Amino acid sequence: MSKDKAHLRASFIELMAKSAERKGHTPIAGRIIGLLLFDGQPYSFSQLATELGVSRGSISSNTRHLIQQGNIQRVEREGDRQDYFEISHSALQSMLGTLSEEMDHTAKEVELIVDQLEEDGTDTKERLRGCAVFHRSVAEGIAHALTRMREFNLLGCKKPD
Amino acid sequence: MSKDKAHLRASFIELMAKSAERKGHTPIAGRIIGLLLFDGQPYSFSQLATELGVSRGSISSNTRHLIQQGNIQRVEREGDRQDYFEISHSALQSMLGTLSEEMDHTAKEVELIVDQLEEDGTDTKERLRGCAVFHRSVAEGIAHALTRMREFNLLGCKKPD
DNA sequence: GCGATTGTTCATTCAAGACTGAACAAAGAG
DNA sequence: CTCTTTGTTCAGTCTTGAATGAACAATCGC
Repeated sequence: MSKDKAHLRASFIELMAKSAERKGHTPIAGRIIGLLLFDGQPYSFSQLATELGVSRGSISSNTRHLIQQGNIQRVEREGDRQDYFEISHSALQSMLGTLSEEMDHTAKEVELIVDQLEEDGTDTKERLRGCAVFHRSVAEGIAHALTRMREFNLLGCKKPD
Repeated sequence: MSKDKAHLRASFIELMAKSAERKGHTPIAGRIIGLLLFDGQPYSFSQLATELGVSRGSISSNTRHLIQQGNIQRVEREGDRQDYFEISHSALQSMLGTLSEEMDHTAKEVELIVDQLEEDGTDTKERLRGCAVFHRSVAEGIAHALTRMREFNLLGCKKPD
């Protein structure tokens, strides 16, 4: 790898780290995504630890989390009992999915409160209902865009997962 | 205010605090939004501090931040030199706007890296380009939905700001 | 069996940043 | 002018949770 490319790779990985942090994830999770996305090849558990210079404990918890929300996936290699990880085909979409779920969750909580509020002449209930509707709309909007994206990928893309 | 409503109000304020935290804002910023949104009336600088039980320093920095991104706005009261704040009509939309800007920012940074990458036989550049396009699409999608919302509000709503 | 390797768990450490509160400037009120 | 009120600033404190690393169970090779 050229020195230039190595530098760009480091930049990209750090960018993903910061982006992840802003979305409420850990920097290490972002770096794992960045590394796998940039290189486009599977990395073993230990390789991730050494390559990123972090503890195996961190790799363990972060990969578990990333797998759980579909950002990366485990791949097996014959004659090797190590775990290998690769970027999921729908890694970026999965991040959006998490966002949608969060909005949906907030919507549900607000709706719960709205249901318990009794009409008392004030327009509190109306305002909060607007708040709930807003969150639900955004959640559904993202979910909708997401399915559209997936359909597009299935039709136009080469990898069928 | 009924005891029940007071309890629901506290729940809602705490919900907004947590929601704000997940979005990378401070809990206090969320509580200010929650309080103003629930009660639907302006609060003075000092009232905010005492009502939420936080320091005036926190109110100062948080209100500045919230005004800057259009979540709340200053209102004046004749014969009172205190600052009053009320929830902005487009508070919720503003939050989405921030999200869109963040995605746009990330898109720009990825594009910058992509531009510096030279073709070298690998498909790194292609993958990163996909990453950039994704972020840009989401940013534009949100921005688009936002303008649609604003138009709808202008047409169908009572408050013209 | 034994040692090496792999991944998980959890108590501890550490750092980022939220929050405080004292000091401050500005602007009435008296 | 002096005292009060109002909002800002910033150095210091405190809290949260990310990261570590030692201990552990499981599995492999020998």
